[in-house]
Amino acid sequence: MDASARRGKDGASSPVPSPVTDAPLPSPRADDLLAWYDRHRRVLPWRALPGEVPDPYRVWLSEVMLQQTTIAAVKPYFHKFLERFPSVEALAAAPEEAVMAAWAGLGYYSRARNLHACAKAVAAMGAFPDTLVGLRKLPGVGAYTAGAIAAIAFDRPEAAVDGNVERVMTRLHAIETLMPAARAEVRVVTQDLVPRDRPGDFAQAVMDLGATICTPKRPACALCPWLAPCRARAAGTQETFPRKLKAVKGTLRKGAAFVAVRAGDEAILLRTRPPEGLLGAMAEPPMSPWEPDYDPAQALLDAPFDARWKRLPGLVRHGFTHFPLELTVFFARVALSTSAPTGMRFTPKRDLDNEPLPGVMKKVLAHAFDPKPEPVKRGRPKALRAIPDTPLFAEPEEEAPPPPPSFRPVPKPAPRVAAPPPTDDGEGFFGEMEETAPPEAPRKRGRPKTRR
DNA sequence: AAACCGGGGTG
DNA sequence: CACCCAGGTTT
Repeated sequence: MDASARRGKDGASSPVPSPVTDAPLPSPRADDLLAWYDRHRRVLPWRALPGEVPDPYRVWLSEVMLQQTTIAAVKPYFHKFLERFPSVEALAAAPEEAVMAAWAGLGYYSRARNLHACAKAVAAMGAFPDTLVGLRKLPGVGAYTAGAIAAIAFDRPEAAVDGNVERVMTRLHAIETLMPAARAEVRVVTQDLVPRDRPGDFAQAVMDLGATICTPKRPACALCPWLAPCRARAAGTQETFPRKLKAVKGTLRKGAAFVAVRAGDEAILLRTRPPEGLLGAMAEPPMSPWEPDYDPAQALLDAPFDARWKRLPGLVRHGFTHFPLELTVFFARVALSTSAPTGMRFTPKRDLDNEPLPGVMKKVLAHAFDPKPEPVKRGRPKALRAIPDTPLFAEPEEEAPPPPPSFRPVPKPAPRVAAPPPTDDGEGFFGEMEETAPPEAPRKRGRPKTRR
């Protein structure tokens, strides 16, 4: 539909314009990608060589298999299928057991049944449908696969948007919209780039780019044919796209933490966690147990001793791999003569960096000295179950924005603050960590992973 | 809208 | 070894 020469738009997607991303960039051109593809295309068993006519059966078969795994895993199965079922008619005529047997080991066995059903439908029709709409009706063929077959096998100017394409396009246009909501936007920008003359090559080129250059981690931007027009790259944020809510799973647990500071030497009351289990043997301020229905109003029952505990505004949130946590922080200044309860100790502030404090506990201490009230929730309440207002973004890994000018309990060099980009709701980001000085991000020499 | 499927890759 | 990945179907 649309010509390939169009303004790369990023319109309403960046709520906070950055001076960096606003720099004028050239528009991406399909031709640049295609020229790269002509030189660097991967040779794949189901891919037609230049000049060859693509075989819809092979295209469909490979796309269905690739829905679930990597090229390396698919190759032997693809060959096995071609050998046993050389055509869609042969596949349709085969007994179900034979199809399942050939598929065994690939996983997602309902797909094998859909595959077989699809083959029967196609055989009954006499041929594969050659339009997006026709293809979409086949069992096991969703929006992506229909677009891929239409473009690759039938030269229709359709966009095939899979995970690779989403990554490439959200980076290219610096699309801030969170996945999966950004899909519609990605479809539009992709469709706008599809060239009339080589839609199939374009679809495969974007996939190759996503698999070999524009990889999830450490993309090889220097080698990218779309380096110049890439808005994310221009801002140095390429690894943070596509933006997505990190699904926090598990049931929300709550608790209360007690930060006692001794007047005079400013020492903080700490204890050591049990040697086994979560955060085993790590240090923490005394706190309540963490429970789904913990009531902060009753928290003082869990305090280490009587004091003038003050409940601080806001919460400290932390996401463990298996559950999210919300801690209410209580703060008290106590007399210098106060002695630590059994099993606990007062650690002077300057010695805090000798304490094995996990990230979540550092958040608690930071919060105690610099409480941040809960941000008022507004905008679209994108409610996720347990911890609805905790949008965590995939770790940006680049330059650290200036740390908040707050008092830091544990001074240590070079605080790395991973600041998520602003969302449309003014959702905050709490837990300014600080002194996380653990091993710097592992700089592994990585070769791009070859997925799809 | 979200759970599910199930093997592979990653840290 | 726990976690994430990614399409399509199902609930």
